[in-house]
Amino acid sequence: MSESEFLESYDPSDYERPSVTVDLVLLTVVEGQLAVLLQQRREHPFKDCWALPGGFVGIDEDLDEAASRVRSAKAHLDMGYLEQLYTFGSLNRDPRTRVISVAYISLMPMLYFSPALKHADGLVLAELNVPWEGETGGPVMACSEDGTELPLAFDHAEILGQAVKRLRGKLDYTPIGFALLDELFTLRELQGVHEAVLGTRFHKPAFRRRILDKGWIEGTGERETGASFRPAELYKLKN
Amino acid sequence: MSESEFLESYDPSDYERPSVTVDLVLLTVVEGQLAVLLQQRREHPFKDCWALPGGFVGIDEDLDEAASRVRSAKAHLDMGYLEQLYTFGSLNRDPRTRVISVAYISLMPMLYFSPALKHADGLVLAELNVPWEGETGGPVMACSEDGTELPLAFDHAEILGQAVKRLRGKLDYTPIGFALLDELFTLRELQGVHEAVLGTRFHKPAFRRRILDKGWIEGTGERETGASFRPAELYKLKN
DNA sequence: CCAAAAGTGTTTTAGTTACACCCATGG
DNA sequence: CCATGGGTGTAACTAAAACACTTTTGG
Repeated sequence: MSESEFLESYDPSDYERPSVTVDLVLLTVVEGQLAVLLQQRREHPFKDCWALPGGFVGIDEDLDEAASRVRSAKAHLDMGYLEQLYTFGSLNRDPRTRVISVAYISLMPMLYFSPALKHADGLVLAELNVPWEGETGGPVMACSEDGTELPLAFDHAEILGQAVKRLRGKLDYTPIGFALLDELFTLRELQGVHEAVLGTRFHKPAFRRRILDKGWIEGTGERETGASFRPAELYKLKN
Repeated sequence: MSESEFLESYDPSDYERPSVTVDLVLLTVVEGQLAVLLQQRREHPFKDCWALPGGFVGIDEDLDEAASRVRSAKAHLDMGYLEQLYTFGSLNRDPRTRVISVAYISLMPMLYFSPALKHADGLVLAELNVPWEGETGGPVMACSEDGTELPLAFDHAEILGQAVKRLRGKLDYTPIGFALLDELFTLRELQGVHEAVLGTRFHKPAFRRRILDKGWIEGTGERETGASFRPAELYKLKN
């Protein structure tokens, strides 16, 4: 019996199959720093550690749907950018059983997080510390408001690291960064997002022109309010 | 019962689970063109169509192992670069049952393909036609030697498109292209690989210097043989 | 010597960075 | 009118592209 005949006659119910889950890396920028939504575990394994929100993939929903559903159910968030990151399938990533997890990145402005944090069943928006180390970044560290490190469950530190790496890589050749801003934003806010994601500082005039030359954004003529200095123009993404 | 308690008490055997497979995009460059290894299907669905080599992920092997095993078993290839591409999980991508497929890219020089094509149980090295259209590429088309289009099974045209897109995107900021060459190569051969992958033509002196400035390769002092003109120096990847 | 492709030096261009400066607002 | 950050013009630098050219081999 050839391999292809085997595949045809294969009855999936005969074989033990791995479970498939989605894990979400929900990122935003708060006070000039990258932050990620984490949930504290109440049970073993990794009791009291912090985990990315996740859930099983239903037999009747595709992967993107599952990610979106889990985002609503676990994090009470219905909006924002969503993109598949990578699939993690090491044998012992979950000590209970074989679990293959499709990780997703979700980006949104801080504004959207308010309802999620009100429900707050063990949810926390943790500051992310990722040393620069040439764009790939070193080991990630998630910290609570008081600066203490939050221990991460499973292989979620690795997932987080890959997420930051992906975000950094795409930031200046795709418009992905705008998903972290409100619809209207100033150039200073945009620069702040880039600096938070990349962990670097930019020269203001250079950044300004580099961004404008890409042709992604346009000025609205409106100005920000409430500043005690010259108000900046509000920009928006074209189209 | 909270969502997290549910997750804890979840017995995976209670629920219907999707099958998980790996699909391989085995790419090489032959006569200045990208080519992919395809296998003709003998059974329904998509009988007589051409498919990427693939297979189920065992409960006791991680994803990379599964990809490597399938590459050996289906394509008789034990060497070459291997990288996870993307996970495809649409509901009806396989009409028989719910299948989530983790796609992998594998790159190797044409040389390695000889044993695979000797076994030749329905295996074919198909030329790939991907219009340029600004680096993302348009719809892919796989062609046999005589130029006729090969119909692709399942969502494999989409997978192939994503593979080419990934390869194009990484080609000039990572050393991924060298996986398509023998250990020793001339700058002309390297240029040929870049032109085949990107579907463009380069100016020879510009390409030469751009590559050398990256510092990835070094000359060996050796020269190619058998040319009826000035033999080019053989280079190799550093480290 | 000729054809063919390897390989080099010089100029042009474009894109990014750095520096200096002016502008608009609240207090 | 002063402090603060928004915004603009110009020059310097660097990396890529284009062009013209010399070199080395087989026949």
